[in-house]
Amino acid sequence: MKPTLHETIRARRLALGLSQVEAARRSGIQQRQVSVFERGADVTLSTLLKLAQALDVELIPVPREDAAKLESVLKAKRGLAPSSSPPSLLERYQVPDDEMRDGEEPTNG
Amino acid sequence: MKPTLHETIRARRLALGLSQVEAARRSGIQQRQVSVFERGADVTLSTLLKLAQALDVELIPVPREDAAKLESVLKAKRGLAPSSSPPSLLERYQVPDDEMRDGEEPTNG
DNA sequence: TCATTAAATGTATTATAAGGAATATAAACG
DNA sequence: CGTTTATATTCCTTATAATACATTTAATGA
Repeated sequence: MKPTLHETIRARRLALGLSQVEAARRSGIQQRQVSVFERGADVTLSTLLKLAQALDVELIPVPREDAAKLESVLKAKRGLAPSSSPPSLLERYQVPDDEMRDGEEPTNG
Repeated sequence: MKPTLHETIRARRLALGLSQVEAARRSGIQQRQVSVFERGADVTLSTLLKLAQALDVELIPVPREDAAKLESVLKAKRGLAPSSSPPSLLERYQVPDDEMRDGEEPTNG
């Protein structure tokens, strides 16, 4: 199914390796707004545009009859960036050149 | 220069031959909101999405590095429909299936 | 001129997004 | 365990978007 706007924005933020705090700082909105928007709350267009700009995302209005074609172009591009497994916090925000862990093991303790 | 979101939306509404009242009716928002948005006022995302949906417009979030490519695709499509001269009110909102425009017949109706 | 239609604006009220700052929750890791 | 980091949430206040009309402005054409 097609991802919602806020899902895409969140994915973009994570792809850039930014925390909500950092995204908020760059866009000039509150971290709270980043959080609630990403969870689906309503925000003003100005707030959304500030956030989008901070994430280098454009909001392109496309007539429905053209949307399919553009989506296919985008999908091809997305295919180049495989991000299937959700990375851990440190994987997101740090670049560990020591070792990479794939697979989650809830071995707390 | 790149048109703003509200300019594009307005152009789309006119291209569909819809009045603000009709666009408002279809989207469930007020005519006033259509007007103020098209003039650049801030609106909530939900309001924008309702209006966009009524106009069969999708809002596609695109990473800036991909935007140029998509814009060129869109530009090619737009080139097919050159509507440079602003039509009159009747041209917009009526469909002259009859050729009564040429004949100056003072017909009562 | 007058009537009609579309669009812009006025006003009062209500709803809610945003600001500001703090705290709570949760995950990851030593 | 405790610490750290990111995210979600709480409280209160303020700003403003949305509603529900009504009215004005402007263009168009009979």
